[in-house]
Amino acid sequence: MKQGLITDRQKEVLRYRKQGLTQQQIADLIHTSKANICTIEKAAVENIRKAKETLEFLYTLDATHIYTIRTGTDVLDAVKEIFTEAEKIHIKVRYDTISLVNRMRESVPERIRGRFVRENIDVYVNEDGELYFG
Amino acid sequence: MKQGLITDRQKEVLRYRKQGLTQQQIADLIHTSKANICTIEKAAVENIRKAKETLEFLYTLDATHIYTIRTGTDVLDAVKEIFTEAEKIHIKVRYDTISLVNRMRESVPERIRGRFVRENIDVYVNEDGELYFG
DNA sequence: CGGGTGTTAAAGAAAAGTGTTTAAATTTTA
DNA sequence: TAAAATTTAAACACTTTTCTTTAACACCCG
Repeated sequence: MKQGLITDRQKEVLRYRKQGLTQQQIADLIHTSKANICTIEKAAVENIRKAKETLEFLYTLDATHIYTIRTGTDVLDAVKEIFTEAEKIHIKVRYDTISLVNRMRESVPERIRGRFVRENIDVYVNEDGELYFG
Repeated sequence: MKQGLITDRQKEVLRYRKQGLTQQQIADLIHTSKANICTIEKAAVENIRKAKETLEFLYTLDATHIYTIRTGTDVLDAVKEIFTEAEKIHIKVRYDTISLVNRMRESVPERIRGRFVRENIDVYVNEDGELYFG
């Protein structure tokens, strides 16, 4: 209840990995299988991803939801739409088309595949024209 | 699996709260009890705390564990010990006594009560003399 | 090819988290 | 002080996560 997301087991593995040990070496050290080390490490990385996403969400609380990019939309079309919707509420987005696409890809990589959106993306903008995707 | 820590329910409550609604108003809106809203809101805040703590942990991966402050230790004694241990590995801590105490209180408030430590605190220092508590 | 490294899948048991209700206690505010 | 708002506690059903094993699969390198 008091601890963060990462379990002690996960921390253990991450530390050993940082030291450069292989999964097999760690498995021997803590007496389990390398497959298990792999699983634990993956869970740890996933937890870190979740933590980041959670804090990202906080920004959307101060921002306005201006648009939902629907599954199947072409990324470039989505970007055009974002500019349009931001204009409607008199906010100038602080990205040009190219860097906006990059920002999107960085923020929600798993929801974009090639030129197309694989899963709905909610778009938020704050007063400064900064964008968040949730 | 794909989502962050905050559940949809929790987001809903946080958004309404941000808008200034009371717990009772939200309870009526989403047809449940105000006590439930309280619980959900608290869980959300707790999840945000966890997310922050998780990312803090990442810093300790690049840092060296120099000391464990044991339950019951006087905060000022702990600080002295931290300076001593950092010196041993030739690192100059980037805080004076007072700001170090403040840094500790901010970082792990729940583990310090008055002048004393309530729960073991692991102390990490990186090359720059920055400190992390885990 | 064979060995080392990492991933994946399936399945199970234990632990932790979530949303909920009811009821009581505490804090804030008008 | 009284009413309103918020918090806490306990209990329950349900879902999710975690760690684990075993077994198989995909690479890369010499």
